[in-house]
Amino acid sequence: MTQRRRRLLDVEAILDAALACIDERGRLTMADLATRLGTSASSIYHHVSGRPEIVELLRERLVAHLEIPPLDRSDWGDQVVSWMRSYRRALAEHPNLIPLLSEQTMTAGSVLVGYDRVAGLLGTAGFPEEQVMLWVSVLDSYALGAALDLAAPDEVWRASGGDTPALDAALRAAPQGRARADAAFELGLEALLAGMRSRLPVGLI
Amino acid sequence: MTQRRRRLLDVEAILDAALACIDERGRLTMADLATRLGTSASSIYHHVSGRPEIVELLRERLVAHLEIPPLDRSDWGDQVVSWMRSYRRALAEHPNLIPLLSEQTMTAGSVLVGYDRVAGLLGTAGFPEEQVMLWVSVLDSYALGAALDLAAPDEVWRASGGDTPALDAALRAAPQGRARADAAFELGLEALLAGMRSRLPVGLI
DNA sequence: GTGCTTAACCGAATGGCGTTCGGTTAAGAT
DNA sequence: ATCTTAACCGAACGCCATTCGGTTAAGCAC
Repeated sequence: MTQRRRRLLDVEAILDAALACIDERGRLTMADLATRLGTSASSIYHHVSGRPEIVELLRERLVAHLEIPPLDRSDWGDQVVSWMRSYRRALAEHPNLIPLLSEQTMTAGSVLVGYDRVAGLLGTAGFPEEQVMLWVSVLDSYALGAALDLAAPDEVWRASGGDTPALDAALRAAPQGRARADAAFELGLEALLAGMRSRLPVGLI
Repeated sequence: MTQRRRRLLDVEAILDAALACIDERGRLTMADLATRLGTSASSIYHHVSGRPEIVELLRERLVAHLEIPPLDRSDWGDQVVSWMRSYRRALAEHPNLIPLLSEQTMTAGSVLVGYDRVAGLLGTAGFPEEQVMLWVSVLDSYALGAALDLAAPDEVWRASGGDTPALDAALRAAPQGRARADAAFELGLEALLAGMRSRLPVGLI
């Protein structure tokens, strides 16, 4: 049996296979991962410390592809919106990854860089210093909630049989599934930013 | 050994003990639950179908105590805000429960009643029929994201050592821990509602 | 080449978990 | 006094991540 010995595995290959696991089966088990890699589960531990680290590395890989606001002279709101959109777009490519990311607090420092840029944007836009972190939290909450909405099956909002007439009517009138999640995200994002702009101290752009 | 045979367990006692597990240890295991109840784990299955049902019943218990908008003549926005606040307040009493609720899609119909009331409010407030469900989704996303923010440990936003200066400054200027989460929730909720009001077709209250 | 070191790998075992199953006890009806 | 049956229990089962003791072969020194 014994194939090549050197370099059968490396971290990148493990992450690729892990993402394939998650996308196809909706979950990540070491046994499944090992099968895809053509190795045994225990071999994986020579390259990563364990399952949590794999998830954390996937988070880093995800944010690495994000459009980070360039801190140029364009409107701060537009930049925040494009950052939120790119964040959500990246999550939407792997919806099954979202629950794994949310059940584990982030430890990778590189993830914070995007938040730093947003904090900078809001500070120079004129928000009071003591509010900047609060707005960052608000944007983070909305992005995370919208991501979970994206990952949740659509039947969550199933009709309950005459018990909830207004909700049922609203469900029928709105787009279904992914289109609904997309439209809701855009609508809420616009509203949130309109609200933020209206709370900006007067005299600023 | 053999104590009383009849009625050592019932569903309410199981839920009380489960909540105690979650509040004290941050997680729910059948073995821990059984120990608290003075029984064996297998006995629990005579009263509930399994762990998922316990979590679902806890969700029902949580929403049962919620202030549901009374559909009176007061401002729709105020009613939505008070509903969002009561939702979050209920979650804040048991932050460790939040991850358990979010890792499992809701099946209890009673949970949808609150959403039905909100859908009714938004419809009569004048939002286009095809938008009502989208706004409900937006509010749900924000409430869920804010809840997860509440459950996350504060070190998530820890300083990364000079790598993120704007974020670090914002962190220092803002309140810490629970106070930050509370203030951010209120700020974002106000902004979201301001944005919603501004998108309401003109000519309406 | 021969022998040494060592990274990479594997199978088997460990421990924790939710859940199931076969049997036992005793409460309540007849 | 007997029967029925809900409630309970211990011992298993299956799935999971992780650990451990060994084995293989690549790379290097000579």
